Parts: sequence; structure tokens; C-alpha cells
Amino acid sequence: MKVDIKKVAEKAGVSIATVSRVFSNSELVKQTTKDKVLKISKDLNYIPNPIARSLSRQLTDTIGVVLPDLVGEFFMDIIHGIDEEAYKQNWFVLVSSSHSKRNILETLIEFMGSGRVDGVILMAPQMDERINEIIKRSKRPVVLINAGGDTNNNANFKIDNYKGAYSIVEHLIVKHKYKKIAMVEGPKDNYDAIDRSNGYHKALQKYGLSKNEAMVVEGDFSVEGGYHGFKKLMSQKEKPNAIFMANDMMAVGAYQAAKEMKIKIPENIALVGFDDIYLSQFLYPRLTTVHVPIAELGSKAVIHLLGMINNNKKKNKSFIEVLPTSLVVGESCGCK
Amino acid sequence: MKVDIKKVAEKAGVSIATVSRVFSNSELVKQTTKDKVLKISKDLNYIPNPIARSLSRQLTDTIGVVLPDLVGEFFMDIIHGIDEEAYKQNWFVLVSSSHSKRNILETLIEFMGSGRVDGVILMAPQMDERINEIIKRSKRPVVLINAGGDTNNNANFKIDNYKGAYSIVEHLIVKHKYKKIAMVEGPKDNYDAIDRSNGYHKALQKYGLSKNEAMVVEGDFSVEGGYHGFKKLMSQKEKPNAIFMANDMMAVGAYQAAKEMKIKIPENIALVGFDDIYLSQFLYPRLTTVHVPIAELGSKAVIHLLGMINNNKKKNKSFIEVLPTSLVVGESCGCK
DNA sequence: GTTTAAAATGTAAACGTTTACATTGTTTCT
DNA sequence: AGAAACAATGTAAACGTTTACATTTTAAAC
Repeated sequence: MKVDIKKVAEKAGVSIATVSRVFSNSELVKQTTKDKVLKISKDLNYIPNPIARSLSRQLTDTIGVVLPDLVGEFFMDIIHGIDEEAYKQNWFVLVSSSHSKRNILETLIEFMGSGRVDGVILMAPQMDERINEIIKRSKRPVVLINAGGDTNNNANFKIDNYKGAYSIVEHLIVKHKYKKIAMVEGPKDNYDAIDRSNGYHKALQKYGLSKNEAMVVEGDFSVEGGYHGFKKLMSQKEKPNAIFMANDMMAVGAYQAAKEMKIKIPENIALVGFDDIYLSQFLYPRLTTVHVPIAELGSKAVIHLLGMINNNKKKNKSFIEVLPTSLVVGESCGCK
Repeated sequence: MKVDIKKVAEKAGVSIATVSRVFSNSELVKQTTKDKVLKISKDLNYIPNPIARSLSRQLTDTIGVVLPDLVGEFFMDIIHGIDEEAYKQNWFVLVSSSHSKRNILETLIEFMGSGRVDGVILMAPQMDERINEIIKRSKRPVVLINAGGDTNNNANFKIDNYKGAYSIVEHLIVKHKYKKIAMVEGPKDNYDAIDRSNGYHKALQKYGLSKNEAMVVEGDFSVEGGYHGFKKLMSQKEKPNAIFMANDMMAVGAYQAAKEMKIKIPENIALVGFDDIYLSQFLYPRLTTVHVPIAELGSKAVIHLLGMINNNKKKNKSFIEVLPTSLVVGESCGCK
């Protein structure tokens, strides 16, 4: 026995329009009738059907979130940031963690084309032309998270990878006077990785340390990548004094390699990472790393997206906000 | 310039019913007209509006997922399991990680009452009467994950906490001959925790080890809880040979405490955990723990829920599946 | 070449709201 | 008391589909 607006209207002796207005918090309904309707609704256990409401209003109160598979460690924090903010403002969150690039596209098309959501938060560490195309064609607003490359005319929230990398390398140079600072980089088609590498090089240059090919090896942001990168660096005849791993996961791999090779951190080699993932605080010695405000990224994206939706500002002409990172000093760099 | 079914019908010279049938894969439309409609649709970039479809069909192709905040480490795996399976079957996932108990109820009511989803997956480590009430009253199917207590007449997928705990304690007894095995328990209102405690006690009893009050302290599944639990146990005059931490997070706390107290694992004290969280593989020495198939839990729940939705089996009279755990042997227990 | 059955298509009523616009009721002003 | 202004409510047309049921077309059978 389903109860709809009509039944409520009937029982309350008013028209369905009035009932609708009550539930839309319209001011133009008398308090006494409002109370009456609300009471009847409660008795009948009536909740307005959001699907019908969506159809009529052309709004779904739902935002779509598309995440790539690879965010692993961040996944939870991002969703949390997004969900929390969305919940506060009474919105729903439709997630899809894509399992492939094709999947990203499909989901995006579904989301955008079909009125299933009012806007989308998209995390695409590497934008490609087709994704851009879909966004451009769509009528619904999109907010990018940590997108790199050509994000033309989109809102984009990102981490300050460059400064983060710069400052942690600077720490190694200024505080510890290391001269030979190596780096295990991230995947070269990943924009986070690229910015981090740039920060590294800039810091070296700033402090007059010469560039040394042998001190930079490519990694892939994985534990194994870090493991091998570390071994490679530490097997050369010219060994570094310190290594900057482009992310914490690789630092974890480095810890394992160090253990195997009986190399002591930080006595024999200083090590720093990037991301401040949850795990890193439990490494011993505590990893020195760069904290990135992931949850904040999510909530900021939501706030911005909701703003776009409400103001009907479809395209917010290339808005970019870069969230600052902060240094987390542990003992792996040689501090105290 | 939005394009709806009417426009497609017009251009194709057929009725909207035919267009609808084409997109519903009805067999009763001639191949040639089908092709014609599909072609026009593609040209016009037409995608059926899922909201309107939902309203008409009274189906949303969406499942709701309600998770408590505290699942932290599992969050990602569960969502992943759910999302992957849902995606395979072309369903959408509406998530809500509740930030409080009130929140669980609200979300549940929204989800259930309103036709926003066709079914719900609910993870509620402690069921309470009101939640049960909502589920009972609702017309939509619900699948529980790891629910304890009175889950009357619901489908429920859970981890075999009891056996998992039993077997890891048994390992300590049989393989290592420890006599004094302590435990840091989980919150006493958490069903996972209770089952694990039961497994522990049963194993002791089975092998004729006497019950010892001083060997059991209460924890709360948090890192700090483990830290304090460990310190408490190791500060008594009668110290245990081995400690079973009710989950890995607490084991992490124990590692920290051990480091502070200069107690060596496993030389001075053996330590085991439960959950096999991602982090645990990076602890040194590798934590011996119990693996729980979290992602599988999620995907199984989805499969079951979809089954219920399709068969209109609203209430699957108390279906319970208990997924087996497996022992992960590291070095923290004293093994090689 | 009818008749009959089957296949393909069309018509129109749902689905449950929102919201311009129209109508009625109530004050306030002169 | 009547006009004017405003507040409260009602009417009915959207929103974009699906799907019983009715109708037309096509094929088969005689």
C-alpha cells in the first residue's frame, strides 16, 4: 500500500500542489495547513518520491564521482571528504571507481549524458583528449581533482606537488647538508610525478648541486618500483647520501630493500617520501614525507561543484586551486 | 537542445513506443526499424533518460551502500568489491559512509522509503532494534554485511571470526607450545570482537590451558587501544608468552609499545593479529594474522542482493553465509 | 482471394512530482 | 462599502519514459 502525494492531499483536504509546497518549504503556505499536512504525512509515513521529483525538477540531488583504480591509498580519504561534505548539504554520491580507461569514459558518458547526476567530480591523473571532449560537450558541471595536462576551462583542485617536492629536498640540503641526493621518480605520464620531479630538480639547482644522471631512476609509484629503484641506486659505485622517493608507497619498498641489503636508515642513507599515507607513520624509523590534504581536496571539490550547480555556472572558466602541502619530519631523513 | 524519445521517434518516422522498445531490447520490433532507430539515435546523440525510466519502471538500477565510519581500513576493499561486481552487471552504487549512528538510520530511511535505490547493502557491526525495524518495514531487499546480533530474517554475509581466532590461537599453542597466551579484546558491543574472543577462549579450553583473568584485557580496535593493552599486559609481574590482538590495528599499537619498552618481537613476546590489513605486511617482523576476504564479502553481497531484487524475493528468510578466513603466517609469532 | 494467425507498430494511460497561472480569500485603504 | 493589494490555495501541464491494449501490416493456409 504505497502512499503518494495524492493520498496525503486527499486526507488533508488540500490539493497536491499544497502538499508539494509544504515539502519544498515554500513560504506561501499557511502555518496551520503546513502543520496539518505534515501531521498527516507522518501518520501515513509519506516521503516524497525523489525520482519523480528529479524528473520534474530536472535535478537529482546527486553528484557522480569517478575515480581511477590506482588511487588505492587515497581512495578512502577522498570518498570520505566528498561524502562528508555532500551529506552535510543533503546530496547523494554515486561512485564509480573505474577499472580501466575505457571504463572512465563509459561512466562519464553515462553520468553526463543521462541526467543521472547533476554534476561530476572526476579524478583523472592523466587527462586525455576524449575525456576533455566529453566534458566540453556536456551540459553538466565537472570539477577535476588532481588533473594535469590540458584542463582547459575546467575547475581543477590539485595538490602543490612542485612546492612539496621542492621543500622536502630543500630540507635535505639545508638542514642535513647532503650533497648527493637521488630520486626515484614516478611514472612519466603521470602529472603528479612530473611536478614532483620538477620540484626536485629546481631545489638542486637553487642550491647549486649539479645534476647527475646516475642519481635519478624511474619508478612507478608501486612498492616494487621503490624496492628496485632503491636497490639500483645503492648498487652503483657512486652512492647517494639521500633518496627522495616520489611517493610513500615506493618508500615502503625502499625500506624493504634496505632491510635486505642491511643498509640502515638514516645512518647509511637518508630517505624521504611524498603523500604521508596512513601507513607511513608506522614505518620505522618514521618516514619524513610531505603531507597532502586529500580529504580536503574532496570536500573542496564538492563545495565548488555545488556552487557551480546552484549558480548554473556551467563552465567556470578555468578555475584552479592548488592546495598547499606540508612537511612531515620523521627520523628517516636523519633528524634527531 | 535536448533530445528526447519524441524527437527520435519523429525523425525515424515511428512512434515513441517503438523507440522505447528498441532501447529495452524488446524482440518484437523488426530488425530494419531497429537499425533505423539506432542510427537516428546515434546521430542525435540520444540516451534514454534513466530518471524517467526509473519512474515508469519503478526501478532505479541502483543499489545503496551504507557503511559505518569505523571500517576505515576496509572501506576501500569493500567498496571495491561492491563496485566491481555492480559495474559488471550494469548497476550503479550510491554510497554513504555514515558518520554517526543517527546518520545510519537517516540514510537507511531515505534509501528505503523513497525509491532512490532498489536495494541496500548495510554494514552494521552492531544491529540495533530501530535498524531492524526499518528493514522489516521496508519493501526493498537488504543484504547485511558482517552484522551480528539479531539479524532475524535477513540475508547476512559474514566473516568466520570464531574459527579465525580459534585457529590462530591454536597455531600459537600447537606449533609454538606457548602456555601463557594473552588477548587484547575488541569493544564488547562489537560482534566481530565477541566472536574473536570466543574463538580464543575455546582454543585455550580445547588444549587444556587454564583461563586466567589477568591475561585478558579489553581494547577498542584502535592503535592506541593496542598500545595500552600491550603495555598493561607486559607490565604485570606475570607476563604472557604470546598475545593475540583482536585486530591488526591494535597489533600496530603493540609494535609501537614494544619498541618503546625495548621488548623484542618475537624473541621476548610473540604477537598475532586479525584482519590482514594492508599495512600489516609492512610491519617488521611480518605480523602473523588472519586474512579476511573483504572484497569478496562485498561482491557476494551484491550478487545476492541482485538475485533478491530480480526474483522479487523480498525477504530471504534468514540466509547466512559465513566466509572462511585463512591464516597468514609471518615471523611475529616466532615462526622461522 | 479470402480468412486467420502472427508480427509489428501505435495510442494513451500510467509513474509521482513541480510549478506557471488562475482562482479564491483576506486585509487594508479610501 | 468597494477597490486594491496581497496571501493562500487550486488546476493542469509539464518532466521522459514504459507498457497494457488496440490497431495495422504481413505471412500462411486454404
